[in-house]
Amino acid sequence: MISTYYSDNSTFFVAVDCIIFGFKDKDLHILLTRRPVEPQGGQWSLMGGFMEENESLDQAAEKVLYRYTQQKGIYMEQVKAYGDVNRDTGGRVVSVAFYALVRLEEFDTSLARKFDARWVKIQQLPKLIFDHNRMVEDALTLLRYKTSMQPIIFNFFDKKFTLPALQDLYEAIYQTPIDKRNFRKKIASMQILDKLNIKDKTSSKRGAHYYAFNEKKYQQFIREGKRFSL
Amino acid sequence: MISTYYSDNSTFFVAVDCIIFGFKDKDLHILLTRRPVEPQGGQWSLMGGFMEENESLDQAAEKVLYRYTQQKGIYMEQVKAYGDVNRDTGGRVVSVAFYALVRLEEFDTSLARKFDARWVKIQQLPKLIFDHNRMVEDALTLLRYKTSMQPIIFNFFDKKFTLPALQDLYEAIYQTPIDKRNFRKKIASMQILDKLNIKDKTSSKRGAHYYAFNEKKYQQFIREGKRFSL
DNA sequence: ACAAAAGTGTTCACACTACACCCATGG
DNA sequence: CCATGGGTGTAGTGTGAACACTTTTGT
Repeated sequence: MISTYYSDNSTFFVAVDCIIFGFKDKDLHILLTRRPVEPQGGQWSLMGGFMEENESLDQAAEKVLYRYTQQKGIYMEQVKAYGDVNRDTGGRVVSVAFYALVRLEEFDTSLARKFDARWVKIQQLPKLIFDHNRMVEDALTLLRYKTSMQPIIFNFFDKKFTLPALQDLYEAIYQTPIDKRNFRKKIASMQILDKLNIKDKTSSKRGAHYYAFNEKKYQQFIREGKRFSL
Repeated sequence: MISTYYSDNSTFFVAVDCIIFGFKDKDLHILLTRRPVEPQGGQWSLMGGFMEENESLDQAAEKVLYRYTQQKGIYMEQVKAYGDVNRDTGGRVVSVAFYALVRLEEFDTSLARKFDARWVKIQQLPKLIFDHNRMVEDALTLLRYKTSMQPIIFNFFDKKFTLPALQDLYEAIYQTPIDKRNFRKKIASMQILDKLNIKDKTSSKRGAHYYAFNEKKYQQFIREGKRFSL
């Protein structure tokens, strides 16, 4: 039996906005689109959508992510909720931001045309609608924290990656150069990667070894009371 | 002019739930209440309330905090939004959790009676309604992170505090003993506190010096590129 | 043979940890 | 005078930062 306590209260639109991060050309990128509807149609915007009756916030975010990337099993995390009264000039909307890490190697560029979307370097972000710039800032802060404490960075790659690429990615995320030897020493000390017997020859003549994250080794690492840190 | 794009979508109740932290008797406490309405009336619950048309999420949280503590200027921070379809058995409600740090020394105990509220030690949390236990866990994780990185812990006190009390508070938050000399060395090295000329004699015959957080010294500390860390 | 990126160790400074005794005071 | 909590320093260890040369190979 439902009390009237609930129905006396106001209701609101609830949206999700996704900060979709991808890594290419040695730079961190975000997927943006030209907003297709009024108000502020044509302005740069994050990928978003409204939550529906039968879905959770997480499911709404997954729906949006799948629509714009066609990738399943994307790493995703909530940033926070934004609820200023006038944040959305088109109506009273509470929006919950999520950031996601996608594998850009397998991104279908025809999707970009379909949704008028574009991968933009984080150093070159345009003015976005509403409070989306703030959302990106908050997502970046959280991404930096998380990638330094947990092995989520491998979600940017499709299973295998080279150490130079991994270092480039960290440098792109933190926007600061990292010493190559110290970086590799730290990685090696954790013993959570497998060195593969194949090389990536696309970026050098010598070729860089591919590595892969080993979940079992990582679990063992955690069991020993150690903590991921980069 | 409002597009139909918005009004085609569903709307939801939006609530805020507050994890109100306080420090007394060398332990971290949370303010809980017996839920006054169905469903699950009489069960332990966080302090919450619904967001209204004319207020932001933050304002809704401030409203709830003021209602139950009568304190202004409480330190408050959003934890995250909770939006599972069946998280609230009484209806479809998206709830945004906030944690707050209140000064328990000046807490009016008559408020507790008025709202059937009680300060409960975090080690002795009962089963709470809905997903409130999860909210508390998330809030604690965030509180631990924040107090280690930013000087927000002083919000537990009314301006002045003793070092033994500050250490007890850290030990309560992290649930682990801390070495007295190392703790004091770290505090002293930052030079962001003022040592006052008065002592707290309530917990020892010798008395412990009161200290106060000095915002200007802290700003200077930050300007020098240093970072708070405990 | 050379250009271009991959790969590899050591030293130093500083921060964190562990640890034990004297001090001040009220009763 | 003694019990109780407040207050103080040092030595050792581990972690992060700085730093330069050799290797591989396609052209």
